[in-house]
This record gives sequence, structure tokens and C-alpha cells, in this order.
Amino acid sequence: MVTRTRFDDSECPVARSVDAIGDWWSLLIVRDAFDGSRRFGEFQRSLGVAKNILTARLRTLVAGGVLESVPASDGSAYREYVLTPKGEALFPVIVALRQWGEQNFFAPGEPHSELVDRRQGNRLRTLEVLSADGRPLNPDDTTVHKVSAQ
Amino acid sequence: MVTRTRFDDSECPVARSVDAIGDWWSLLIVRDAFDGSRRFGEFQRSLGVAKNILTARLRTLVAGGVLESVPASDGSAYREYVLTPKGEALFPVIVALRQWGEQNFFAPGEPHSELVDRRQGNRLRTLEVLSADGRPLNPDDTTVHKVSAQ
DNA sequence: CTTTCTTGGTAGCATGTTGCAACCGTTGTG
DNA sequence: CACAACGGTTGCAACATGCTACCAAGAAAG
Repeated sequence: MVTRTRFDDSECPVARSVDAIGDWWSLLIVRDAFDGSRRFGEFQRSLGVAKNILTARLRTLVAGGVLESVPASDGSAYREYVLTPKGEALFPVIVALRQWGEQNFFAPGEPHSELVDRRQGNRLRTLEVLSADGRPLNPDDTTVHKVSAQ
Repeated sequence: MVTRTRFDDSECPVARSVDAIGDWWSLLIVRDAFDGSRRFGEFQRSLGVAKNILTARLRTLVAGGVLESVPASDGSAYREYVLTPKGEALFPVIVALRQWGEQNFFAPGEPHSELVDRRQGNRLRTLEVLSADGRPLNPDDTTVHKVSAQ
């Protein structure tokens, strides 16, 4: 078989995450979910994705525990897709991607969407990787350990 | 044409980021780069990816300004791939994905690799999304604004 | 210097995945 | 009841992925 390579049994957490959400559409679906989209049609219009692809992605995300299919909140017979706690935990990932995009793919003054603190309308603080005692860490300040079975 | 949909002209920074690194291999290549891999063969052995795919991905990452091709550091005639500043700026993204994976895809006690503070060997602090004045923010505490051209 | 091994690819093929358009049953609306 | 909107499914063509074989340049051994 020539199936896509899977990383779901890797011992690296990054690999398992990528396996779950590392395709072109999944992260954007999750982004839209954070932004309030719930219905199939909302995702479809917002993303411009083909319906069969969206169907497949939603199914994978539900199977992976990122989204959950629940009865529609407006009382209609349709269903909605909402983030599970596991899906909500992707918030820092989305914010990190957003900040990286803002800082590297937009000319100064170029229009873009922006995530703001709802209470005050301010931009968010830039994410920082911190040590256990709160020092900011650069990539060079870190190293990868193997944690064996206990 | 039935080419892959591109997001590089989206006004959403998340979409542009996904366009640059949102495929199955790119993020893992970047992860390995953070972990010290520099040579074609290192990436290939570490990832188990087909060489033609790796060639294509490295080329895209170099074209996208995430990696840079430089003369080998050991004086040989080969070349190496190192992170640019733009690539290094992906550090919070990788850390966020790693923490999400650790917390959601591993049973307690299951072996996994772990990123630690080099100086003290401790685990890192969990990434937090903060408001401008330092309050921790949940997804519901934020909203998306449009910033028009200035 | 010549043989051999390593490195870093390319080429071709089979299969999988994506995008598109057409279609369709169910649900909501006038 | 008629008609539109919703949420898909199906079939097809094009593209991407994975695999294997191959290959040229560089390094290493003798």
C-alpha cells in the first residue's frame, strides 16, 4: 500500500499532534470553530472547501475527539460541530500560528484579521516559551529528553 | 486546474501560516531542525520520509524563507539546511503542538520525548495566552477583529 | 590513483488524495 | 403544498505521495 504515512504511534508528541490536525484544512476548521462557526454550511462558506472534503475532515476531527457533533442549538433538526475540551486546548496552537503569520507574512499596514481581548479590545501578548521558573527560553536553551516507560 | 487550494492571499494570518507549513512533513522537518538536524540524510533517517518528498519539502521551506541552505559546517562540500530567523520564530508553534500532544495523546507513564530547559533539565511551563495586561485568556475571552488597510 | 562507500539527489510507476460538479434525500419556509 | 436551504454522496479527472531503482559527485580506503 502507498497510504499516507501515519505518525500516531510516534513517541514524539509533535508527531502525534501533526497526525491529528496536520493537514491543510483541519487547522482552519478549528480556527473557524474558535471563531464561532458551528454548522456545516458555515464552515463550507467560510473556507470555500469542497463539501466532500469538509465531510471527511469533520468526520476525522470528530473521530479524533477534537470536535463533537451535537444537536443544533437553534432547535432545528440539524447538527452542529463544536470543540471538545481537547479541541479547545488547541487555542495556544492557533494563537501561535496566528502570531507567526502576522509577523512574517504581512506587509506593514496590510489588512488582516486580528485576535483581540474581548474585554478591552487590545491585541494579545506575544506567546512566550518559559522555563519552569519563568525565564524566557530560546530554542537553543532547550533540548529533547527521552522519557521511558515507568 | 485541480491544484491544492492555496491560502497565501488570505487576510487571516493563520491561513497564511498553514499555507507555508501546514502539510504532513514540513512541521516535522522544522521540529527536527530545532532538534539539531541539518543534513539531508539526517532528516531522511529521522523522519523515514521518501527522498523525493524530502527534496520537495526542503525546497518549499527554503523558498518560503523558513530554512536556508548553507555550506556544511564540517568543511565538506555538501550543504546543510538551517532555520532562518523566520523559522526560529516557529518555536512557540512547535512547543504548543508538543504540549497539546503530550496532554492528549499519551497515556500516563507512556514513553515519549520531552522538551526540557537545558540549564536545569526541567520541563517547560505550559504556554499561556495572555491579554496585554497579563491576564490568562480562554478562547471565549477573545474575538476576531478586522484590521483594514491604513 | 583507483576502487568503494556515502551523500544527495532524480525518474518512473502505482496508488491515494483532492477538487469539482452533479445529484439527492431531508428539513425548514412561504 | 411548493420551493428553497441544508447536509451531505457519488463519479471523475488531476494532482500528490510513497516506493523502488538508478545515478553523479564527493569522501575515504588502499
